[in-house]
Amino acid sequence: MFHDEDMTNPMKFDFSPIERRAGVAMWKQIAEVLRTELSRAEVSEGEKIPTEQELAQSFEVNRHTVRRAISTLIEEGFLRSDQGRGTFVARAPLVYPIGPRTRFSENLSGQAQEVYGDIFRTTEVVADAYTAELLEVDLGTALFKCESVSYADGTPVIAGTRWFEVSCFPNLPADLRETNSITKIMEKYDFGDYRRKETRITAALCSAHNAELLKISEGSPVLVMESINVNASGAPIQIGRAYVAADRMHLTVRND
Amino acid sequence: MFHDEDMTNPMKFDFSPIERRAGVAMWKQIAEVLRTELSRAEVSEGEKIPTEQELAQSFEVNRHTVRRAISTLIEEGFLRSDQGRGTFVARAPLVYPIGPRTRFSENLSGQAQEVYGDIFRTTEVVADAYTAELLEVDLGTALFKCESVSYADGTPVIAGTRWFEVSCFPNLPADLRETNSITKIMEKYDFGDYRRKETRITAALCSAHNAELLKISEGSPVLVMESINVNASGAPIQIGRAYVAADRMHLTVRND
DNA sequence: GAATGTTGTCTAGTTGTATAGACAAATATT
DNA sequence: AATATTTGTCTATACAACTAGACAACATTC
Repeated sequence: MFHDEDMTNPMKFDFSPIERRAGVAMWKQIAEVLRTELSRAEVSEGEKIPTEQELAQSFEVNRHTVRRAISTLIEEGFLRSDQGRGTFVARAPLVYPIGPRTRFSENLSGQAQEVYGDIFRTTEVVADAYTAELLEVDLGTALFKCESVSYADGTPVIAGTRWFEVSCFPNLPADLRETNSITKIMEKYDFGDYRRKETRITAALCSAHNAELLKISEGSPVLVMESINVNASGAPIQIGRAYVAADRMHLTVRND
Repeated sequence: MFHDEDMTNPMKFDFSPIERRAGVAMWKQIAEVLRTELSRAEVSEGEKIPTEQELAQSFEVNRHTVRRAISTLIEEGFLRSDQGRGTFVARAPLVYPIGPRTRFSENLSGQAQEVYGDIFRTTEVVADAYTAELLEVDLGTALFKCESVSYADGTPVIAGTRWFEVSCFPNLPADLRETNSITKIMEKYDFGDYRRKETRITAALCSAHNAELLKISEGSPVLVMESINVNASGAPIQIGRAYVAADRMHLTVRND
């Protein structure tokens, strides 16, 4: 079917150089450069990108290599191509504010029509060195580990894991089946005034496991957010680690 | 020479699976997994990691492939190996707080002995679509573009670019030669009360250019920080984009 | 309608990555 | 002192990535 595409003024890309024998396939580096360009604020949905032949010349590679790069961006929802017409931008990234507010849907208000999280697995584990330190509990303490994927308009953007002390939330699995809402559960256990104490951010290459959850290529860049939520008196009650598909969603820190 | 290393209790790694034909060389994926494990809070300098043969069995690859991975981590300063003895952790990552404070050295106080930035190039450019939008100036407005690398204890951690309006800082190049201090220059031009309005964060794979500046492998994950600094009345006076070597330095947002 | 531009698909050759084995050299353990 | 463990280096082979060319199919331009 037809799209309202800008056929007259294809965008110009500012290409970072790519490097052979760097341990990253040429097609993947090219995909990354294109992804970065596509994530810039002034790129609009529907815009036409340079042709496969033009990109091949720009990157000094074979057209087949460019096609391989483009096909991964199509799979990830960034691009759309039509035989005989060209290749077009399919989407722009979301912007997620980092701060004390903890609700995913609230933080993305105005940017996506439908936002929800799917807590697909809750298991009981014991605190290891990592979780014990952040929750300030003893090694071996019983914890609930909740794994989830968060979606914006049907597209996965965050693969996350949260840990809760069993003693603070004894009926968490049943509560989750009932409400699927962390906020409601916090209120039920009188933690309604909980808040985010700190978020630590780094970057990594996406693992195969998270790639499957986020529907992106393994090895794509992801943001890693580790967060600590505390009760009114400042004691940790829940920690989390989230992997963010970096091209679908950026983070922002506003200082007002 | 001899090191005070823990020979008795080599660490256990929690390996994420690696994937063949993912567009990322096996050795690079292994390097990434090791890098991630090495960045965890409870890993200490001097700790011994599993042997090459053990790692080869764990990752189900050839020992040569593991050696290739380890050699990149040695080049980057994360590991040290001694023939006949083993391979040891060389360093832990820094933690950089994101907030209104703008001084690099102040933000890392207590974590590194010597912290400094080297502004190695200042050029005059004109505002493009990107810089015009963030600085709220017209396209074509004259700007100074300053490129720098920031070091902690001699190791590069940030490759950055800042843009300033020429009309606000007419003698910036001479001022930088004199002081090499953004803070002093802000004070000279009566912007001493400037502050950070917003920082936007995403992740990307490191380009060849930044890899050279940061002394890391091209394709390694980097954090990308875009920041806007404003004057007392809220008008943008300087913007910046920084690439952070994600394994050498993490970001944190504290909400107190 | 013809010519040109662009994406999609097929087959095939060259180069780089991963594997494999062997053995030297240094250190740790017995 | 002998043995075991571990890193470091050499040569060689199989498989994956990149390149190359050709041509079909669809759309745009003239």
